[in-house]
Amino acid sequence: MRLSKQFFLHDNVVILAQQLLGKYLFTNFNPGIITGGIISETEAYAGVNDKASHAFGNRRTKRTGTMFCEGGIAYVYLCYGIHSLFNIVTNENDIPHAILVRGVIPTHGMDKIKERTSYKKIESQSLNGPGKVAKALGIDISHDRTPLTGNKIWIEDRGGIVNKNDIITTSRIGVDYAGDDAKLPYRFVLKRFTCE
DNA sequence: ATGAGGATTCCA
DNA sequence: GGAATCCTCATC
Repeated sequence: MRLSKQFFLHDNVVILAQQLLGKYLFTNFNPGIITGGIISETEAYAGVNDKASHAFGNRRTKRTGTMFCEGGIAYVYLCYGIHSLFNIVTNENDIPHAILVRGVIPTHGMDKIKERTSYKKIESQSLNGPGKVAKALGIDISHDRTPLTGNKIWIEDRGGIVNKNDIITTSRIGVDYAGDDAKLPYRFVLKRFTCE
């Protein structure tokens, strides 16, 4: 079943980041061709007081403005001039929470995924790294602010159970500039996933 | 108008 | 370990 808008309005982005593990992320940009997989790695970015967040210090710009929107849309931006990074905006309007999707285990549209990535093989059967996830699913910065409750990008709960013991918690990647906040345990990795 | 730097990835 | 590569944002 698709996650409804209500899911994304929850006020605790750290809990949401954990709850997204095991959910299915789908895209349908080329009519009839659905690509997607199981979310296996996420990072929470906790708003204006989180030094690692683009929205730290209530910084509202054309780019970061997306995060200040009501939850349930995509925040996509270009990193290092090359990679599109896909985030999920959460919480209510004016509270810039977002969750970076860093890993997906592809389950749907493998042919299309291979075509987009041109990777010889998908490492360990998974897309590990936010740049790879976006590339494989066909997401780029033109999809910034795309609703996650529509027919282009959406997330489904397919009934999989995620055991707390199967979630590895670490500090976030690539945010050394964030001082103390770089140490926050806001990265979650799914170790194991059991269907049904 | 300009320049610095980035929530990364791949290959040598 | 280094290059690729371009958009965003702060500052001039």
